[in-house]
Amino acid sequence: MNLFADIRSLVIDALTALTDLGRLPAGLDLAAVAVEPPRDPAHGDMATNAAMVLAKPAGMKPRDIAEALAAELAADPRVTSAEVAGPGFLNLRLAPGQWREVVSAALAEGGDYGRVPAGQGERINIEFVSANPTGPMHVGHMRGAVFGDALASLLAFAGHEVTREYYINDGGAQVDVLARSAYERYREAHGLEPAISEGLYPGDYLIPVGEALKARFGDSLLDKPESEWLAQIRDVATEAMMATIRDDLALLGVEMDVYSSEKALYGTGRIEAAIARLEQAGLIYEGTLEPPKGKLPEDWEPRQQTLFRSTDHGDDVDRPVRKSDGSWTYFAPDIAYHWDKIDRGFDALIDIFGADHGGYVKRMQAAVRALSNGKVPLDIKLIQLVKLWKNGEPFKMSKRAGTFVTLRDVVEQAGRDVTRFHMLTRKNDAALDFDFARVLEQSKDNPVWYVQYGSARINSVLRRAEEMGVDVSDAALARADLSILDHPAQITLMKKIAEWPRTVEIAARAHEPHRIAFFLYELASDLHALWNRGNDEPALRFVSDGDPSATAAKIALARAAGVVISAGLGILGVTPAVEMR
RNA sequence: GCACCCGUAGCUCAGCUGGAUAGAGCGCCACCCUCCGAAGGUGGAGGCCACACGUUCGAAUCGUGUCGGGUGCGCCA
Repeated sequence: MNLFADIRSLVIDALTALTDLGRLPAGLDLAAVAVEPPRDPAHGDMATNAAMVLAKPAGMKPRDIAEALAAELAADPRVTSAEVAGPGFLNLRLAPGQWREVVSAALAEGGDYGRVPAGQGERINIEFVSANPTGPMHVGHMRGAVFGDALASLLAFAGHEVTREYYINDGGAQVDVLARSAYERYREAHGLEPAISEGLYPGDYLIPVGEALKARFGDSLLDKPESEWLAQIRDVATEAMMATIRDDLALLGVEMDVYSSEKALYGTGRIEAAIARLEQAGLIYEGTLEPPKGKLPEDWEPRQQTLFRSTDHGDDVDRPVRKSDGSWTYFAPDIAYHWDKIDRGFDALIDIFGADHGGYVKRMQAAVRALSNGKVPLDIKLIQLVKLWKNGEPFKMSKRAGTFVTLRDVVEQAGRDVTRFHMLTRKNDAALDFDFARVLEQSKDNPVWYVQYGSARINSVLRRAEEMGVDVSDAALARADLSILDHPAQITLMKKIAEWPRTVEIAARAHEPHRIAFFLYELASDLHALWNRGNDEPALRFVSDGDPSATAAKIALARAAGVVISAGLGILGVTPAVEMR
C-alpha cells in the first residue's frame, strides 16, 4: 500500500472526470501534479498543487480549478475535507481510518511494505570501490563501499534489477610498483635487507606476501633481473591484495556480483575496438593540447597526442587516450570497460568515485554517451572525504609512512552496523566526520543509537504483550481492531509510516540513500515521542495490563513501525537491534 | 585561468522533479523527571537560506554574475 500514490491516483481520476464533464480542457499533461505532505500539519493531511500547475495550460484561474476539484474529491469516502488555500493549494483531510489502514497494510505486507514499482525492472549497474589492488582498504574507500552498497539495495527495493560491480585496476603502473615492493619483502623473507626505496609501498601488509612468494618460488627469483620476475610477482601480489580487499568488503558486509579486471582487457582487442568505434564517430584525432592556464607544469612542452573529442559532449578539453610511448592511458581501457557494461545490456550505469576524481566525470560521461548513442545514462556520484577523530583530536594518517587507518581498524573498533549507518548520515557530496567516541555514544544525538533503541523498544513491548497472551504474529496484528488509535501522537507515527513508500521512491530517484537514514531517524523520533507520552498518559503505553484488545491495537502500531525500521535498516545494510546492552 | 562540488540558526547538518509561516540535533534559557526499558522529557529564544539580478502565480531549490571554501586540470590511476 502506498497511500500517497493512492491519493494521487484519486486526484488524477478526479481531474479526468472533470475533463470528461468538459469542465477542464482535454489533453492536459498531468505529470506535474503532485500529492505531498503539507509543510505545516495544520494545513491538513495531504496537499496537491494540481490547480496551480494546470492553471496556465488550462487557461483558467487556479482557484476555479481547485474548487471544482475539491467538490469532486470530497465525494470520495476517504476524503473528509478538501479546502482551497493560499495561491491554489488544495488541502485534503483524510478519514482517520486511512492511517490505520496503512498500519494493517504494513503488517500484512511485512518486508515488502514500501517496495515501489518505480524501477520497472530497469537493469542498473553500480560500479563502486574499485580500489587499486595495492593494499588493504582504508577509510577513504570505506564510505564509497557503504554508499554504493546501500544505493544498490535501495534501487533493488525500488524495483530495479541491480548488479554490484568492482573494477580492478590491475593493468597500470601502480601494480608494477606493488610487485617491486613485494619483491623486496620476498628478499626479506630470505633474510636479506629489503630496499624499500622512495615510491614503493612500505606497509607491513606485504611481509606475508613476501613469505608466500618464498614458499612458492624458493630462492629461484633472487638476484634475477626485474624482467624475469616482475610479471609473476605482480600476479601473485595482486591476487593477494584482492583477497585482502574481498575480506575487507566482507567485514563491512559488502558482496559484489561481478569483479572486472582492467588487465584482462589488454590483448583482447576490446580497447582497440572501443577506440575504433569512437574514431568512426569522428571523436578521435591526432592533435596538440593547449597548455593548462594558471600553474603550468614545469616540464610542459607541446606534444602530438591521440585525443578523444570529449569537448563535443561537454568536457572542457579533449582528453588523451594514448601515451607518447604508444601505450594506452588509463582512460582507454576504462572506455572499453564502460562499453562492455553497455554491451551487457544495462539500461543505466552508476559509478561511485572519490571526490578527488571529480575531473574525470565529464570525459567518462562523454564516452558513455558516444558509445551508447546517448541511450544509456551514466550517473557519477562523488564521495567526499571522511575525517577521522578520536577524543576530539583529528586522527593523522600518512600513507607514505604506511600508517593509514584501515577499514578493518574502523570496523573492528566501531562495529559494522554503527560504521555503515554513520557513513550514511551525510549526503555523499558533503564531508563526513567520524569520531570513534561519538559514534559509539548512547544518546539521542547519535542517530545510530537512537534508531536502534527504537527497534529495541518495539521488541520489548512485543515480548511483554506476548507474555500477557496477546497474539503478536504479524498476521494477527494485521487483523486487530485499531479504532482506539486516535491520539495525535499515534496519528503522527502512522503518518510517518505512510510516508515510507514515498521516501523510498524519492531516495531511489535521487540516488541518495542518506534520505533513508534521515527518515529512520524521524520515524524513531516519532516513536520515542509517543513512548514518552505514555509516561504521563498511561493509556498511551503500548501495553495495557488486563486489556488485550487495546494492547493488540497499540502493539500493531509499534510493530508496523518496526517493519519499516527493519526494511530501512535492511537497505542500509544494518541489523536491527533486538535489545540494547 | 578553467571545470566540478559546497555556502541554510552560535556549531554540525537536513530540506521532496520550484510550493504556504525554512526544519532537526548540539549548545543556550525555563520548567518537569519514585516514567512499559536507565543512558532523560516538555516548551522557548535563535534565520536577509553568502550577495545581486533574472525566470515564474510562487525560488533555499532553476538561470546568469560576484564573493568565500574545497577538489581537480597533457604521457597517475
